[in-house]
Amino acid sequence: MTGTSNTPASVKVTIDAWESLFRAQVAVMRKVSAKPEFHKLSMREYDVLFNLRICPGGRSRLVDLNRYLLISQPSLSRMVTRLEDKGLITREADPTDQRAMQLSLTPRGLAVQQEIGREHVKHIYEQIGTALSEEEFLQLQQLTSKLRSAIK
Amino acid sequence: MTGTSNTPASVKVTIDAWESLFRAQVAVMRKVSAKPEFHKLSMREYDVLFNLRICPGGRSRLVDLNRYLLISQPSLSRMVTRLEDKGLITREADPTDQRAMQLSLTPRGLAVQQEIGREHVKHIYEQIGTALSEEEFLQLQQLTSKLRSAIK
DNA sequence: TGTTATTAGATGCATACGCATATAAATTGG
DNA sequence: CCAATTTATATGCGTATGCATCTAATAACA
Repeated sequence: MTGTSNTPASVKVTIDAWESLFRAQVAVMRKVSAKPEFHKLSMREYDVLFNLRICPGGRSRLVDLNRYLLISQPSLSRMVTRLEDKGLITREADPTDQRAMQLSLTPRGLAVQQEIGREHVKHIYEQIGTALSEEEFLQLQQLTSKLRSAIK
Repeated sequence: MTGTSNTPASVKVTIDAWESLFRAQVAVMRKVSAKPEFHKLSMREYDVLFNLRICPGGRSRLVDLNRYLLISQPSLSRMVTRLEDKGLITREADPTDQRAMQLSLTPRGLAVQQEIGREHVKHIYEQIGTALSEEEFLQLQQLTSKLRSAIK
């Protein structure tokens, strides 16, 4: 529970927090996107594998996966084709909906995701691990979770 | 001062916070990038105008501006050309460094930035204004500022 | 100072991207 | 239960992107 009663915040405080969050995200990503793990796969491609792995059952329809990504649906469709060609993802017909495709990681896709993930975690930790105390990271996690869950 | 003594945080707590922040950012951006203000200019282009406006003196060299963006240097170079063609930015020789170009907003560039900015702020506020209390937004701002300033 | 290394920006090229739209299947509602 | 609408994915097409590299200017240093 983050539990505080919510009178809506002022525009200024809201926007200042958002801009600060956004800029922090950019600063971290700039550093981390240059790391060697993203030479095998782009960050956007890694993000697809990551989101697919954490899906319930490790499977997802294209459109559902797309909700977690900033990329457009047609771009995702083509990216999935490329990842399929690389043997990292499979596209199977959904028995319950003839229009839909069930995506899932191949064993190699999972392995690649985990390998890149390990490196990525290491580099994120190198970048920010000492920036905040444990309690502060916990607070940050709670605030951003709450923020995210409030989005319609 | 956010003032807490910093024993380095555990990997888990750090990464959980980072992932949560990242996902919150994606969720907000997904909503907000669909808004009509980004039909005139893409979000990346707007971000260039925004960052140029808040530069000290409203001017910046290409490479310095680039540090605040996720886009690559060649892409920024070409984007600047396009924004120049649209009359929103000027590229002037830097008297102190013959290699460099000083970028700045034209009056129209400033006007466009401010117009899009106003809409953008409104939509961000609509999305997240009631998600957290005023104190929580303040905390979030402080934590993310501290996070950002810690990045080498 | 002359040579080398570094830095700023631009450009060629292959490719990934977004938008508009097509196709085909599912849902709605008369 | 059929026509109209909506939903899921794919594709055509023009453009923006990133990587590698180029040129030109500055910095480093021997």
